[in-house]
Amino acid sequence: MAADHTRSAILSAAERLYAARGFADVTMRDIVTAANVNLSAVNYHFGSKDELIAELFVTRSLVTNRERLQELKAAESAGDGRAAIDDIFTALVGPTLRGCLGPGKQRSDAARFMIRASIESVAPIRKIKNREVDHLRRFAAAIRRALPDHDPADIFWSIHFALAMAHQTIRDTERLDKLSDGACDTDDVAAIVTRIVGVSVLMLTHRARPVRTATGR
Amino acid sequence: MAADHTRSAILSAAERLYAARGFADVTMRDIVTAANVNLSAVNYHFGSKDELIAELFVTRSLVTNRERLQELKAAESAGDGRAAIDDIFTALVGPTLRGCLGPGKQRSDAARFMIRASIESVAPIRKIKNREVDHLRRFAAAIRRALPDHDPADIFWSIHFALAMAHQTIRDTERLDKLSDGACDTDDVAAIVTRIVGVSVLMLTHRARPVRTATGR
DNA sequence: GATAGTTTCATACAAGCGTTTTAATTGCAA
DNA sequence: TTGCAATTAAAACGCTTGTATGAAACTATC
Repeated sequence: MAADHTRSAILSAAERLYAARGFADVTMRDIVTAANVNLSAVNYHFGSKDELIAELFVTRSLVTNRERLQELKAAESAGDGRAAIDDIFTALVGPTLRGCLGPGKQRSDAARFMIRASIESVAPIRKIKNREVDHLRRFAAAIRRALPDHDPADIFWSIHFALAMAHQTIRDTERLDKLSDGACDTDDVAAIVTRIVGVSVLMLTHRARPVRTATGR
Repeated sequence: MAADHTRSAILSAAERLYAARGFADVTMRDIVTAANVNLSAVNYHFGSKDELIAELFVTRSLVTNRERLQELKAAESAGDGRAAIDDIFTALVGPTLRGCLGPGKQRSDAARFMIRASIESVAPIRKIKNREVDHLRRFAAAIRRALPDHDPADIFWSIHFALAMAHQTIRDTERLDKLSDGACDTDDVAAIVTRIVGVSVLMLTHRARPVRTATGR
């Protein structure tokens, strides 16, 4: 009864380790050591390593998607059924970014775990991941309502790129820190969200004309 | 002498497998089977698995960086020392995108391998990867020459995001294909390059004002 | 407080990994 | 051909992996 302490200890230890080091590097012995439980506990409570990963992924998917949809719905009701594009993109990339980045750089293992899962496509996850497309469709629909005359392809591309920028920023701020020598503040999450949202909106509201700026002096 | 056939067979087989399935999933036995050589050949010719990966990565890094710098220099000399921003970004993301995508979806294992390496940061690669920052600095400098009055941080962010969009597009076109139901042509590499370059230029040439478009009906 | 049902534990297992070892084979110079 | 080094081959090594086993320690119900 009260003894599912082991279960949750495994879950949180596994999530933390997977988020930090990826699926490939983390063994079951690493997990049970970190969770201070016996080796057999994983198999007893979850069946197998893959089922543990799957359970983590499913749980976190639901949480993340719920957060995003909540923000989206709030934006839509605030806009009387038609959300502002900024708010739509903020609802899309905000939750994950806020969950992963920040001064502590480690606020939520959950969000970091989801990024890992989206990268190291391991077998038990691949099957589940198709649902994400359905989830993203709702954001595409919301944007289409906000910009009815737009080419749908542009809208899909903007979602694709917004997620790309968010994920890359979560995954590797180190390169940007080094490259910019600190000029880019990768701790200011709100500014990062604003920046990514700004770019995403920009690429939708400006037609992609073949610009040719500042050719030679 | 002429017997380095084995060596190159291993190299190309390893590159192809790593590019397709990642470092974690590919074993040495997979490699030697694909290369039709004996298991010991890898250790004999390269010393260890890590050294094989490192050699692949170093070789391909040099090639990729050379391609990008060639395009950059060509753009700079065409612009009389100051390249057009479009051309700078094209030099940055073009070679990798062209190498990875295309109708065959498998044109170059080399480029795909580099994407893998940039994601699954494995031990032997991590040490070498710091050089990439120096390489990217040259593009930052080129952009600063093209836009002397710009905030350097914006320039670094634009490079960061341009690479993010390119890598994500290479890594996972499947989700976009499904989401857009084919409306986004992920085979038209030239259009993708143009699109990414366009967005990158856009975010530099438009100040990131706090846009609030289409709020409400 | 004995008993049935869970949960933990130590241990063992088979399979797969990268690497090593040792012998056989090859290619070429003398 | 003979001799010698370079290469390939076959087998086994030690180690780690995920999983399975059966006994021990709990927990709750009667």
